[in-house]
Amino acid sequence: MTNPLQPAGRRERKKAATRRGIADTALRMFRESGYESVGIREIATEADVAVTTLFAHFPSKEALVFEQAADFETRLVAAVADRDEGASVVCALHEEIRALVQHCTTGDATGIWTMIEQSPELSTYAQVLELRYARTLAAAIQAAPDLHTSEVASDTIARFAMAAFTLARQSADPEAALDEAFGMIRAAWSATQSSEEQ
Amino acid sequence: MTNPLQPAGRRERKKAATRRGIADTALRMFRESGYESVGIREIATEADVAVTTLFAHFPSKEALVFEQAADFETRLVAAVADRDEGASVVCALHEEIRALVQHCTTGDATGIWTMIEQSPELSTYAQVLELRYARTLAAAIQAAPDLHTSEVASDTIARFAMAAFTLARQSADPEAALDEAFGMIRAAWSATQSSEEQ
DNA sequence: ACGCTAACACTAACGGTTAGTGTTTTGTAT
DNA sequence: ATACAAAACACTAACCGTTAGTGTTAGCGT
Repeated sequence: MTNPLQPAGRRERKKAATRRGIADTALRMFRESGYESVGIREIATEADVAVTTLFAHFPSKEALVFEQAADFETRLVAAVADRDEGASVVCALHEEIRALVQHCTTGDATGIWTMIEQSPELSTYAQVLELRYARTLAAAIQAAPDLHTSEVASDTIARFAMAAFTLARQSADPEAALDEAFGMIRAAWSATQSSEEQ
Repeated sequence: MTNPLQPAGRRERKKAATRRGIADTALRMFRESGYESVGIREIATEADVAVTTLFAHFPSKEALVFEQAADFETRLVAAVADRDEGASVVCALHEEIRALVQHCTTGDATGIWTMIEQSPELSTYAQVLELRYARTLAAAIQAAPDLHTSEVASDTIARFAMAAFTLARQSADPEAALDEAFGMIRAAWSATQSSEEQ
């Protein structure tokens, strides 16, 4: 009955089940009635947990919506760190972000993103995540052993890449928008590489 | 007694006075005790207004801190729209943002920005403003009569410029950081201009 | 079997924000 | 001058997300 691939302990399984129950309930209620008109207390009641339990699993109401995007950060960092030898960082990012945008603009993730864009609170939270990921990405770029990039340059490229993701996601033609933005990123990156010293 | 340069009506003068009174009181209290430990009700009491009056003048607690940066948006747009004939948008932005960074990192504005960076709430709000300004700036760039820039390109450059401002402001050597970032921006901009059609 | 710890529940509150409902002030048209 | 409409302001009470404090239960290692 229980999935044997899950962590062994009954305790952790129950914890994960509670977590999933909360997230699923919340998302369902958000879809039914809209994000803003569903209160935390209602979600907790519906999911049959205490409000404090909900906040033990999720840091905020907004985080309930972004539960699914948990691997976003990991994938970005991996794209930079594990890219093929000799492959450009920009190319690796371009491909990875193309896949991420595609994932967001097709399938059942679409509904969630329209919900996010309709709520100021969620949009703000998305922005906060964007900056957080940009910081992580910048660190990953600077940590790449085959590159010697200044802090400003890596910060800038990372922010640029995240902005490209967001712009493409919001665009009518995501593929084209992303390619155009990455054309600019490539140029900006070249400028830092050619003016390298030492 | 009253400043004759202010708007004529007694009503508007009183309104402006109330507004300034609230903002000044709030900023003083924030400086004395820290942003987070001063409550809205305390500010209202100290400024001798009702809480609802406070929120009639400012949309949120955070907005009290950013009262002084009201002309930021205007200056950015003006830098693009009113630049010398034939001058590059990037150069105009570079100069204007250099001045803005200098204003933030010297003088009495310094204390406010350290306060902002110490408070997650204020940092988030600053981010929201950054994006708002980037949007306005993008519209200004696209509206420039002597340019024909795609929506993606202007959005990207605008975001890039705002990111440069933030990065420079946070940097140990703001001037150098800004110049480095704008080197990249210039390259990105050139890429869009050279691949122009029609 | 026993104790330790983590997960969860419950109540109550805090702090920003808003709705509802007047009251006073000010500009304007009579 | 006077009356009227609108804007500014006040007050109460609440809403909503979030947290602290305090127990209670259930699983894990010994």
